[in-house]
Amino acid sequence: MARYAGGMSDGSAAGRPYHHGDLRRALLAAAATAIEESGPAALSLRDLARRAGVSHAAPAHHFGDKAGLLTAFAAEGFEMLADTLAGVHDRSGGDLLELGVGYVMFAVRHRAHFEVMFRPELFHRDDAGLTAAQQRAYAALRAGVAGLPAAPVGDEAAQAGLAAWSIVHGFATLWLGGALPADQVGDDPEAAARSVIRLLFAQPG
Amino acid sequence: MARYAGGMSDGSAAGRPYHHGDLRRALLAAAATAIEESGPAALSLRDLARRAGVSHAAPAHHFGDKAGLLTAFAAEGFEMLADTLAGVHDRSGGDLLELGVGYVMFAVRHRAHFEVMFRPELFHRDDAGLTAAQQRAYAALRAGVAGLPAAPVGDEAAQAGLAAWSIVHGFATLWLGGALPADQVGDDPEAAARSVIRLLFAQPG
DNA sequence: AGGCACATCTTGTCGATGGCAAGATATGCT
DNA sequence: AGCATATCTTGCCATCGACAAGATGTGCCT
Repeated sequence: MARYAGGMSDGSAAGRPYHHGDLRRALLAAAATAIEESGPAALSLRDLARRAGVSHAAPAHHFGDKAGLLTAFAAEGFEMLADTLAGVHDRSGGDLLELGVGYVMFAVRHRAHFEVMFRPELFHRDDAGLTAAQQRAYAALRAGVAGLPAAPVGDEAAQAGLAAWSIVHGFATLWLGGALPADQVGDDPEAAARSVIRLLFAQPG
Repeated sequence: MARYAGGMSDGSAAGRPYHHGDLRRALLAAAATAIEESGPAALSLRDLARRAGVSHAAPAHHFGDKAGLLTAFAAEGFEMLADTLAGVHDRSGGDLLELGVGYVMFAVRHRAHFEVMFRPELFHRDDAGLTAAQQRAYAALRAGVAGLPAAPVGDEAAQAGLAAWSIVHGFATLWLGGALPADQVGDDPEAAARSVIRLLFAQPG
């Protein structure tokens, strides 16, 4: 639905037809850029509207309010995370270490999404599309833990999963926040993440 | 300096003298409450001023701007974290597991501070008081890693420290965000944190 | 082809916010 | 006693989020 039907394709504000054509997608893309620049707290609907070349009230039609836009943005992030983790799972044969590295790299490459996804005060927690996307992502995480070589069972498995999630989430968060001292981690997040995560899995049983 | 000198002590706005007496402290305390209620993004200087019973422009005198207030708030948080970790270190004889649990419990008990401390886009990263407090807290963390039973050296020690920091920071962040499924972790953050962190230290050498 | 229901977008407005400027009031030092 | 200064207030402006009302395009139905 809502395909772009205008004849002018240069994208300038002046030549744009009355209907944008894909405003919803354009606003989400603009949100990613804006959040990468200044963080989610500084996000402004009017700024997104300006970036998309529409009036200040246009976003409200698609998302209701600011929290609604961030709800869609977070849902998009969880979908992307689920896809990323599923891809890693397939390519690596279910290696949990690679899944963890994939989690960290998702956070680094899609910083804006990651920073919104785990800040529930910014969006509508009970949105149906959001919770569905969250379930997909969490299922992908659990699938990784289920494939552990040591194959822990019951509570052990649950706690191993929590530990794995915690270490990759913590590393990603600290990296994004610039909290990690540069002289200890260098500038390659993938290598740094891999050597840190490996420590969790270097255990006896 | 700036001691409270008024004769009326009921604290009501009407009976309050022209000078508040300890407005800086009162605003930081109000910030903690407000952030606990709605998160740092929704923080409003005018709301803090109302909570403290002063005019809307009073906060600017003490903190310059909103980021200045959050800078002081983050610095206060790092001081508190340093004190907390130092206390745990003394009481537990340098047990790294207990230090990790202390880190998580600090985040849970001082949620507002913790949520600001690792969001550098909210404050002035290069403030002298802030960086000094950060150094104190990071030193307390390193002191814990230095006391590891396995006593790793060089890069090993640095990576063990990063892994420990990552797992406790990640667990704390996920807990605060409500991301952890309730049926897996229960409602006691200390017990849940301890059993998760233990997995990192249950390694051969 | 004509026309109508609807989705999409615009303009205008309101209350709230952050930041600045100028003035009022208390404090402390000499 | 008096003055410099710290502290706080009032007033103002640009911006923001949200809402209401109107304009414009799309697609379906006859």
